[in-house]
Amino acid sequence: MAMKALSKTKAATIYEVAARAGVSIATVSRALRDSDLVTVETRARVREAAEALHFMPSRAGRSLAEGRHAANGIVFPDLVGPYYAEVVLGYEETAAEFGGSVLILATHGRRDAAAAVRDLAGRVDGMAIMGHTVGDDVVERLAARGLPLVLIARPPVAGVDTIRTRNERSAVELTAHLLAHGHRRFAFLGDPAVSPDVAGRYTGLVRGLRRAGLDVPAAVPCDMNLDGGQAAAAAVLRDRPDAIVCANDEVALGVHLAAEAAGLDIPADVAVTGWDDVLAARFAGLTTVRQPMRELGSTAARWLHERITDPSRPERRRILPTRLHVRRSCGNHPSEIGRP
Amino acid sequence: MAMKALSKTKAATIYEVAARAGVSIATVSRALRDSDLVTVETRARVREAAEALHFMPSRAGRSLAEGRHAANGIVFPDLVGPYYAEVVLGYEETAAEFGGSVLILATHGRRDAAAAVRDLAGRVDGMAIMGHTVGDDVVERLAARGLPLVLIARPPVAGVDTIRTRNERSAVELTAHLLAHGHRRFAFLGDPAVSPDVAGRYTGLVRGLRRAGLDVPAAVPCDMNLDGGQAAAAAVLRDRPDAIVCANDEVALGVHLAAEAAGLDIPADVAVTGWDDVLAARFAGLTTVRQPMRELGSTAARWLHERITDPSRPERRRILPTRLHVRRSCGNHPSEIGRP
DNA sequence: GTGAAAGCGCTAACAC
DNA sequence: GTGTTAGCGCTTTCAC
Repeated sequence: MAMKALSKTKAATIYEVAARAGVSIATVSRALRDSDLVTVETRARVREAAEALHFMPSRAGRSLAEGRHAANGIVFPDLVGPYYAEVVLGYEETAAEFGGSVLILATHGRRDAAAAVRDLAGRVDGMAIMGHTVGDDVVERLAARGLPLVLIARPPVAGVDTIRTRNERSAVELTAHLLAHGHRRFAFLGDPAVSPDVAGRYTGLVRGLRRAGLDVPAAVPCDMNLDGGQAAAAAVLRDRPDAIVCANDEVALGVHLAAEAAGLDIPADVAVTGWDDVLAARFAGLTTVRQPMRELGSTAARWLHERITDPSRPERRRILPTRLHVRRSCGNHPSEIGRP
Repeated sequence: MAMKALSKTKAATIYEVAARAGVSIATVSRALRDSDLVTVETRARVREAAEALHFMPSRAGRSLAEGRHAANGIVFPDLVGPYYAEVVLGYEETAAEFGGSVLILATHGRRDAAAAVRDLAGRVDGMAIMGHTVGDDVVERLAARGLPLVLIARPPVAGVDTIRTRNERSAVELTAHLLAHGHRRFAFLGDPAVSPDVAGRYTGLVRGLRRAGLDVPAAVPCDMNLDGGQAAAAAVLRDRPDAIVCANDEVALGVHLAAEAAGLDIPADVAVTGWDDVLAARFAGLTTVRQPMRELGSTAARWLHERITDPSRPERRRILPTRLHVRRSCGNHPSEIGRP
């Protein structure tokens, strides 16, 4: 049981503070927000009363009166793996600088995601929407309602700011690198339907291969995690491709495990590449593509703030550059151990 | 600029919906929440009007009227590394099941964290507070105000629910394992002052060493990331300890890198252990302690919900078990490659 | 079954 | 400088 029997001082209102300080609620409101329309003494008296009553202004009351929430939201599919976490982190950090609270909403592929997003929309001054979470129809509705929006890692919608990282072109580059290693028979692990990012990566691979006059493999859909990669690899490895391009690092690491289990050497028997450059990629010697995830989030937060401040500003689109990190897994190089 | 010139339908209110549907606002309110006090026809008419107007109820209005926010918060130091992300994920997932939105607040070691937490407190029906974010005084104030609270990974405060993972005892176990390998001279990397978890781990090491009648090393403070570990390792390795116990995996992996750079073999020249079992630990062959992070978050969310529902329920405390994952880095074993 | 009206806690004119 | 008062958008008695 409650050991010290907390004195549950049921949330005091501005009226009680006013009464205790012997002033009006208007004065309390002013004093607590350091308006210089209030005497220093009164301010002190009010502050004291508020303190004594553990007063905490109700955000709902304020929001209603001010017509704003001082909060914004971010919608993402999930928080598994470092990718989304990093983006959210960058977002929170920057949003906090602008004095806004952050509401998060993970859709987890639920199909009632639209409803959840709508609900979220009612509590924020604006929000960022990532990747494959809700359809364009939802985005358009929100935009039509006048809610400031920023899209992250998904195809643009007319009139809405969008920020992405370079997928297709980076995948073409990656493909070129693999071709230079002499690889000719490719496989792709990941479901283009599951996220715009994956789709872009697959498209890039296809372009790179076509350009070289090579066969284009069908994408092998799989869960975007270690198990997904491992499971899908079993079948794919049977075809003995030269190189397996994976939609992200977790999948690639799953392939890594599967190959190991099958007694295959990477990269001698099969090359493997990932995407994201998670910490494990470095230790697994995985060749991968690094994208500025933190910056993605923080830019989104900044843009959103700017749009909330000035709703009439012109629409913006930006694609952030990525960087290929070549390690051991793509083919033989001089020793790369410990390379960042 | 806006291509399709979005018709910025400034957020409609319940009054406009009522007018359009030819009913009172009370009826709209009822209809939209599927009250059976409203005819099916009226309900349809209202729904139609709401649809047409892109009506989205204002959460502030609702919250004020209902006296609740239908949201709760979680406060954590940071989101870097998988640990906090996993906890937050588990939290969000479970909180969403109970129909609550989730507000996140990363304190980033800011010293105005208390103010931010206080502000957060005004927007939620309850919140979870993790580790080293704000002092007990803040927690006590919130509790006194009657705000439902759950503490995660930090020492209990009277009258407040607390959930943690086993640190000290697991560290004793880990130490025993290292002793069994024959290691005698230890080092500890991590700052006990920086988080209750780290403190517990260090205490466990100390206990294990004392019990064996061995020298107890001072903790070497370092940032809880790869760079921190790498930087601190430089000096520590010079003393040639048999084993370096690290406060988390990132630090351990940093040591890994430093050892490699110094031409030292792990575990032949020095054993290294981490904590958390991040994905990279597996690929680096790092011996570590796994804790149920997701469960930590989801339990917190559930407890919080239960406390909000029934504020008078007795205080609860729980310590979740951990599991030692023995891999290569702690000393010679039969091959452990690919072992989960 | 539906409407009128009284708040919920706060901010911001507008008085004094 | 401080008080009065009218909302902000919604839910919820209480009448009808």
